[in-house]
Amino acid sequence: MGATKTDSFTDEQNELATLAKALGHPARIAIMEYLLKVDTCICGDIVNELPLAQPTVSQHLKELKNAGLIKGSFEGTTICYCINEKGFEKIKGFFQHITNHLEKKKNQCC
Amino acid sequence: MGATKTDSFTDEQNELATLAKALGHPARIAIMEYLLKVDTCICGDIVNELPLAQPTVSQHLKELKNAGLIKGSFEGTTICYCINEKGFEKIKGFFQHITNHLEKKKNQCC
DNA sequence: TCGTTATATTATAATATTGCAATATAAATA
DNA sequence: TATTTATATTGCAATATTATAATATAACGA
Repeated sequence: MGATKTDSFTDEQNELATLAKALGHPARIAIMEYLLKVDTCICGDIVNELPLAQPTVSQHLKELKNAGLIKGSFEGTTICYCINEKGFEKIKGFFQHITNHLEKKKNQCC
Repeated sequence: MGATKTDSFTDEQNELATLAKALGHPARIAIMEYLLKVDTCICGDIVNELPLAQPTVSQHLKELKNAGLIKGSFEGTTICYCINEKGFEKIKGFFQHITNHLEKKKNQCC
């Protein structure tokens, strides 16, 4: 085998996993951090900020976009990428759920 | 090539990516959800809850443990797994940071 | 129109992940 | 001690990911 048994899990579980997986690479974390830092839609220069070749960066951007974590719109020759707020609702909710639970429980075991 | 260029990124970025990656599989999301649901240290039966063979589940548990998201302690023949609160601080902080930023900015671009 | 610039796509090699059968380990119990 | 039970490890095949060079596309300015 080798392929994830997607069909054996709920849509919700697969969706969360997809979001988390999209953040599961340092280059993609770096892209997200950069988009936050510049505090405005940036157009271009992500490639220059990363220690990776242009096609590799392009691929990482595509993955973040597919996962719904960023969005990009064309501005002539360049593309304006920024964080997609909607993409965070789901994954934020998951962490909120865990956080709430842990606080309520005060973690007495293990 | 094919290997992630870990050395080219900060420890912080690699750490966050490792945590996110650990959650980037539906089986591991399912395990986390189950650990939350049972509301107490469970001993055993994770294997029965998942549509995967025992060695596969064992491997996923190991990955979650390595990432610092769960912890396990021996209770005789069985092992008691539960969520590791500390492992969440980092990744929770990351999401909090993004959330704060987005709220401040009201997302006017793109 | 032609070259330049910004980005995406394709092809491919290297490496990592996923899943399971078979096997190992180690505590509990008969 | 032998057997059972719970979990881990190993080995391996199938598949996915990562990274790059080469190439394509498409808007802009000269």
